[in-house]
Order: sequence, then C-alpha cells, then structure tokens
Amino acid sequence: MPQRGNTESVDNYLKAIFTLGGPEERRVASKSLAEELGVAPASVTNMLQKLALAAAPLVEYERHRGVQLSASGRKRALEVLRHHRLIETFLYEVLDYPLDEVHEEAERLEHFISERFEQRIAAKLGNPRIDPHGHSIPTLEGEIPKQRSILLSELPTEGEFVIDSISDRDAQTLRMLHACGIAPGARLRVKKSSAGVSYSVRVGRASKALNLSPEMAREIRILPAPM
Amino acid sequence: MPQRGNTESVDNYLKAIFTLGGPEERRVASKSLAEELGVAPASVTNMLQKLALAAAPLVEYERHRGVQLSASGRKRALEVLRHHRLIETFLYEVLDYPLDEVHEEAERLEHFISERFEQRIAAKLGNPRIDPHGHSIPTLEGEIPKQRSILLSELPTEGEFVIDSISDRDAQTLRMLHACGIAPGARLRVKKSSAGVSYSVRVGRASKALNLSPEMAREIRILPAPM
DNA sequence: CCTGCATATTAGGTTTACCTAATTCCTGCG
DNA sequence: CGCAGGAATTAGGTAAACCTAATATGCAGG
Repeated sequence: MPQRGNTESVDNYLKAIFTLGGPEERRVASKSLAEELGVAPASVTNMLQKLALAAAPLVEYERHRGVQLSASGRKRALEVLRHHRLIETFLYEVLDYPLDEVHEEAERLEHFISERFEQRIAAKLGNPRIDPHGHSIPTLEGEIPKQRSILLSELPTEGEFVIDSISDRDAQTLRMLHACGIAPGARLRVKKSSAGVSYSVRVGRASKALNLSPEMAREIRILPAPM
Repeated sequence: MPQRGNTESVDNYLKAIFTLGGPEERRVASKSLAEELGVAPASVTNMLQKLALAAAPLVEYERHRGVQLSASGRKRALEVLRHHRLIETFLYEVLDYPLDEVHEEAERLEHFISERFEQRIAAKLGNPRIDPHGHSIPTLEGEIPKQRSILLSELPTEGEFVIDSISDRDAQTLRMLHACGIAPGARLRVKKSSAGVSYSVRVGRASKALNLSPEMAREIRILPAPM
C-alpha cells in the first residue's frame, strides 16, 4: 500500500511509460508496456483507461494511439525513479550490497518508503546526483538533467569514450560487465569489429581488447572522452 | 508482494496471533484479532479458514474455539517480528529517526525487505538483541527470550524498578513518555496514588514525582531494580 | 433446562489487478 | 482500393482480501 494513494501497480505503469517514452516523451504503445511490465495487453488497456478517466488523470490516452504521462503522472514517475535510485545508492554505499543486487531490492522498496525515509537516506548520502550505475537521480522537485550520453550500440564513429552509465536491468549482465572492468567513469577505446555488428573495446589502459556483443552494447551509455 | 509466498495480509494475521496469544501462546479469539487488525470479524473467519486449510497450515483452527499458530506459523511470525525490530533499530540508530516515527515505517517495510537486507542491517548494527523500545529481537533461528518484565499496570508491590520496555503502538503516547524521561533503562520509584488506580512515579533522581494514568501504565514494562 | 446475547460463521457482494478468448481497428501492401 | 495481419479493445472470468447482513452457536444466569 504505497503512499499518495497510488498503488504499487499504478506506480509501475507510470515508471514504464516514462522510461519507454524516452527523453522526448513520445507516446507509448500498449504492446510495449505489456512486454515491459510482463502482463497481457488487455490488462494494459484496462489500466490505461482507468488512469486516464480518474478525477486527476495520470496519463493522456486515446484508443489505438498509445499513452503519454500527464504532468502529474510525470511528477509521480520521477518521484518513484528518485526513490529507486536513492535506494540503489544507499544499498551500495551504506549497506555494502554487491552492485548486481541493488536493482531487485530497490524495485520492491521504492513503492513503500515514506518521504521521511527518502529524505534521510538522501541526507546520509550527501544528496547524490548520480546512482552507482551512473544514472541521474531526479531532484525532490522532479527535475532530471537531459541525457547527453548515447548508447554504445548506436555509436556514430569509432574513437575514445567515457562510460556514462550501465543498465541495471539484468544482474547477470551486470556481473559480466563488472568482471570486464566496465563501470561508469571508465575510459573506452572502441572499434567496430569484423562484421560491423559487434564491438572491440579496450577498457582503461588494458593491453588486450575485448569483444562486446550488440546486446551488451545496448546496456552501455557513453560520452565522448574529454580532451 | 512479500517474500516467501506469504502476503502482507497473512503476515499481519500471524503477527497479531503471536502477540495476542502472549508468551503462553494461548488460543486467540476471532473478535480480538478483528480488533487488533482493524477488520470485520467475518474477514477474520475467512482468513483463518484459508490459513488452516492450506497445504502447509500456518495456524491450527477449530470453529468457535479460536486459533493458535502452527510451528511454521510461529516461525514466520518471529521472522516478521525480527524484521520489524531490526528495522526500527536501524531507523533509529543509522537514519536518526525520532523514536516515535520508527514504528509506522517498520510496520510497512517489514513485509518487503529481503533476507539480504535483513542480514546487512543486522550486521551494520552489530546483531543487536534489543530494539530502541527495549523489546527483544528474535534471532535468525526464530528464538526469543521469555519475557521476564511485568506491566507497570500489574504491579504487585510498590518499590524501585527499572524500565524494561515501552510499547511502540502509539506515537502520541511515545512522545509523552519520552518528554517525561521514561525510556528503557530508566530507574523508577513507584507508588500507587490516592484512589489506587493511577501511579505516582519518580524517574531517575528527579525531585518531583509524576502521575501516570492506568492507560499509560499499560504501555510500560518494568523489572525489579537491581540491588 | 432453556433462553438471551455475545461471538462466530455463512452467504453474497465489492474492488483491484490480473487473465484468456473473441472481436474490432488500422495500416501497409499488393 | 481492399483486405490481411498485427495491435488494440471488449467481454467475461479468477483470486485476494475486504465488506455487510443474515444466521447459527454456545454458554451463563435465571
């Protein structure tokens, strides 16, 4: 029974719409929401109708044309995202969790902590802006800096980069990346390999390059290396 | 969606049966459960039937004769109680919560933390045995020392005592007691006052005695003062 | 011993968030 | 332009955990 009258389920829909909509906040299709949330498409339609018809609608929804967050929906999505990322940071920094376990715990707890809890862990951590995966933490006011980084998988040119962030979705992947030294802040020298589908990357001042599959490359965001 | 297949609701029933059954684990009536949980008696009957008829029953239940926890029900109740008290301790010690706010937050979070979270906060706190209200924290194995303390309201003789614990039920009461210096470990000199219904207590080496209502006295557990 | 009352249980209904199956909508291709 | 196929929606159903109202139980006192 999450705070603010939203159920856990509603919060998850809002978060999914926010992340799938991307920075441009484009409309999101039912089908992709269904996949993201692991529910049947019919369940999505139902929920969206409910959210759109509420007294203070959290989404804008038109049949057959997808959904978008309303201002208040967006606000709530960012609150939940803030919770998520603060909790991840807290688990990592204060409770010494391994990095690949923070996501699952945060995914559960984000719905149930109070304002006070949020405020206290933020204070304890010195109001961090970035979580341990390299993701920006929305402010209390619901602001989040625009993404500047690009997916490694959408690399326009070969060259030298710095890792901005890594996805926290999959613990397995996270362990692999960790084992390769791939973490936010690490320097990368990237070439497209043979068939042009996978990547040859040299991490930091490592002597040998390693090969990254396109799937892996989709989990990594990079920025041009400074200087 | 709490761990171990139990729902939040089930955990709350188990906890309530445990606390209402007292140390002797006597059978608990539906009505008192209904009051404790704030639900209708009919809801209690339903739930108890469900719990008793499960493949691995969490309670022993006979129509019209109340319930008792089964071995596994008791085990789960103690796990939840351990969560609750560890979380309270953690909020108080690590996150600097005011004492009167820890209960409410713990009441929610106790259902959602993982084994790992439990283990990490316990380690961080040095595996405490006692929470900030003076209550014993069940061990990982599901053991809890037998209560030796008595309710101040059931005081057999006047005299000198040490406060064992105070109830965490009501934040308001907790603030009052705190303001009077009534906290676990404090020394008390107790007399029954005038009509024999309320209590005159002198806290520590305070010069003036204060008057405690019978309601207040029911929130305080005491032990004979050493020496 | 039997009745009255509190307690407990049954019956039937609600809400939330799912599901499957059936139907409708839209769009892009031939 | 018309229709095939995928996407979306509707229809109808389930499981939890509640509720209220109606009924049954059992015990305590007259």
